Amino acid sequence: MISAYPDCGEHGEDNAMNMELSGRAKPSPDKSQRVLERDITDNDSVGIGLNAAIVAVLDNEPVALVVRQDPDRIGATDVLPFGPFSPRDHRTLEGGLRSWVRDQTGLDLGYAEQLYTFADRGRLPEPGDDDAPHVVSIGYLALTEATSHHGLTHGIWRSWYQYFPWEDWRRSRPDIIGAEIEPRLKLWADRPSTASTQQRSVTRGDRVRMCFGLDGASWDEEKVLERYELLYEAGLTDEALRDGRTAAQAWTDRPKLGAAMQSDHRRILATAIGRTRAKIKYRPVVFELMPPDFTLYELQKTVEAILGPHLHKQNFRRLVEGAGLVEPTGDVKTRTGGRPAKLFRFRREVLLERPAPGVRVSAAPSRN
Amino acid sequence: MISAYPDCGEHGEDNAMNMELSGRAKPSPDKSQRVLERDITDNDSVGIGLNAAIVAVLDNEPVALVVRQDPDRIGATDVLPFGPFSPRDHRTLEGGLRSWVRDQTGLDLGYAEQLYTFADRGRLPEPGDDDAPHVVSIGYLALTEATSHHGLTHGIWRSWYQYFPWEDWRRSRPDIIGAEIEPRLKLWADRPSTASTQQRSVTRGDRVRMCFGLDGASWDEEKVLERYELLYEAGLTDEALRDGRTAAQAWTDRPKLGAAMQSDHRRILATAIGRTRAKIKYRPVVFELMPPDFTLYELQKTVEAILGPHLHKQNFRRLVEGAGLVEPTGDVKTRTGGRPAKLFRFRREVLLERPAPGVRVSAAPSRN
DNA sequence: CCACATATACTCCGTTAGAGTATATGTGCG
DNA sequence: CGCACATATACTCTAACGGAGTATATGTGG
Repeated sequence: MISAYPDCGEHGEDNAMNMELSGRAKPSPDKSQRVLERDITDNDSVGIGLNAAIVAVLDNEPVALVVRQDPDRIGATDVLPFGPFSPRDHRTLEGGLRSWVRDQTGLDLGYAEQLYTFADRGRLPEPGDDDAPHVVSIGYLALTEATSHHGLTHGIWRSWYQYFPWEDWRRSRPDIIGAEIEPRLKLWADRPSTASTQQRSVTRGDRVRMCFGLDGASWDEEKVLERYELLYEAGLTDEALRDGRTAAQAWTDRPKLGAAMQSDHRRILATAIGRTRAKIKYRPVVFELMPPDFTLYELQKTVEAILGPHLHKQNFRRLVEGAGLVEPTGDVKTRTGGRPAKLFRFRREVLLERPAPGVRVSAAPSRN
Repeated sequence: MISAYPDCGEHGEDNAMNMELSGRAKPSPDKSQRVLERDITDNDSVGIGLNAAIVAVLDNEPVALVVRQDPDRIGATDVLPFGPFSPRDHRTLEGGLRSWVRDQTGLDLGYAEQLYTFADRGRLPEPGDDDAPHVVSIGYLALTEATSHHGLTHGIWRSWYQYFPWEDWRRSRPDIIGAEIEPRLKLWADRPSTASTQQRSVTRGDRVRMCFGLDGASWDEEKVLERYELLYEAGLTDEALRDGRTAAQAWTDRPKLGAAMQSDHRRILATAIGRTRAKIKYRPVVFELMPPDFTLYELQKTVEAILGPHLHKQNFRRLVEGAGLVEPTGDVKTRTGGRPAKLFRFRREVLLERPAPGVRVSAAPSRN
């Protein structure tokens, strides 16, 4: 009766949902009178962290803006721009985020949207741990053009795939899946799981198959978070070891699966990638990543940098133009190595017309 | 160059996004060294509220579970089940939510997902207000069957449309739009707006048109939050007056637009409605609202309760069956007033197959 | 037993997305 | 100078799907 929804996130806006699976706890005594006395007291105060996954496309490579912190310290890892939400200084959550990003990187954010609020990671409470996390992380996705036009002074653009090598399907299926991930996840799926997970109707094996497209299941490029979570849960990420997860300590030959990040930042970045991949398909957000004028081929390359597989060129052009998303500037771009390409710009007016569509995608069979 | 995205939320998972419009603040001095000293101190501690919008369908009416608080007090309003997140008591955010809901209503939640985290409402900081909000609200959407099977002891089911009468398009366009909302919003759109809003490329008039489908624009049933926000901003909701918004005090004949709720609960409910309407189309979540066995007609009526317009019966059946979402139980339901209907149940296995689809909708022209 | 109501099966057709083919118009090298 | 090459762009074909209508089956209630 109760849904144990698997982590399947086609449209991906809710990538981060359903992570705490909906198992019911035993009924507790009726304390409904507490409704009258529940107030938010100082005992329940927690710190709120604002975290920015800032995404761009640089030379056809999808990148995120990271700050390297204490490079000399051992175990130093990358961080996303972040800082605490301070009600005194910040009128809004997003305002606080923009302020932190400006301070730390010099960048003035353009498009930004909230992703998800995480609380169950970073000093993850193991059974018997009373010192539960007192920090809640609110993740944001920001999209920007990868130039220094917007004031960028600190921070470096790093490819998504340094953190998530198994997500890089641009050439073909990444070797790391078959060589490292698949065999270990299958081992993990066969391990006896703890009581809390045994109640689920969706087994570990099911989740592994769905997430990584094994045994005939198809690869869903939006399930970025689900895949990372699965690896974390199986103890296969550095963060899991850092957090003292027993599953991580159980491996004698734990492979290196991408670069780790501080705190739960890789989790937030995974959410951002999944959301970007999903949203680009149904909202005109690619244009946040583009310069004002661009050719349709450049637009296609940017979409492909985000989504991975190669698109069908002719159909891409027809769909983009047909949807009224762009209008020609009148100029052309020469020296493209062939016939000059017309330059286009984003038609901002579409946002005021019908519910604005995204960029329709259609995979190319061979390559054209 | 910078997008001032209007509040258009077709797929709706991000209904609550883009509310703080992406205007850039002036560049601030380079304080990037703060990156090393920023820690979440007690000074930045805030309270976190967990709020549950629990949705069901009762006699073909979409309803939410509310608790009436202090019914004798003047100005008493409904509240959603809620309580503070207490890191000591709650392992996870969702766990805390489930615990509060159980305490206050007796209900054991099934499906639940996080909606959005709000911080800029409820004692909304007007210019010069230093006592900024110290409470952040995390909204959750829960879907359940509207029976007492799950332990419900407190709280009452109230129709969505008591809070949002302008959303009720089941019969036809609600009169309240043309009679009350449209003329006042047009007045408000023509008022000189403050500096912060003048910079936007999307005007108030544009937003009004888009949100309420005026001047030929089409009605988008998913833009529930955007519409509520617009009414709040224009000072047309009771909450806006309660919060001391100047826009609310400017009206001499402010109409009553739906029942108000405490704090930002109506905002959270609006987010929940928009998300439900969006998600039902691309994920099989309707079944969370259904009993185990049901007829296809009952399923259709439930979908219609959520989405509003009448669907094309034959196509609905074909699409639902064709998507493999349901399987016949073998039984039939008699006494339907006509030919007995086959009973179906949800095929939970679809969640393990291809990215599980939702219920495809196709509006019926007349009615069949 | 007949009117009625609902359930269910089947057909038709226009739109669209996927895929392929053909043509236009530059660059750069021999 | 002109030809190979590369890219841009226009056009065609087709299978799938969704919107819409029609016909038939099988109950209930007067």
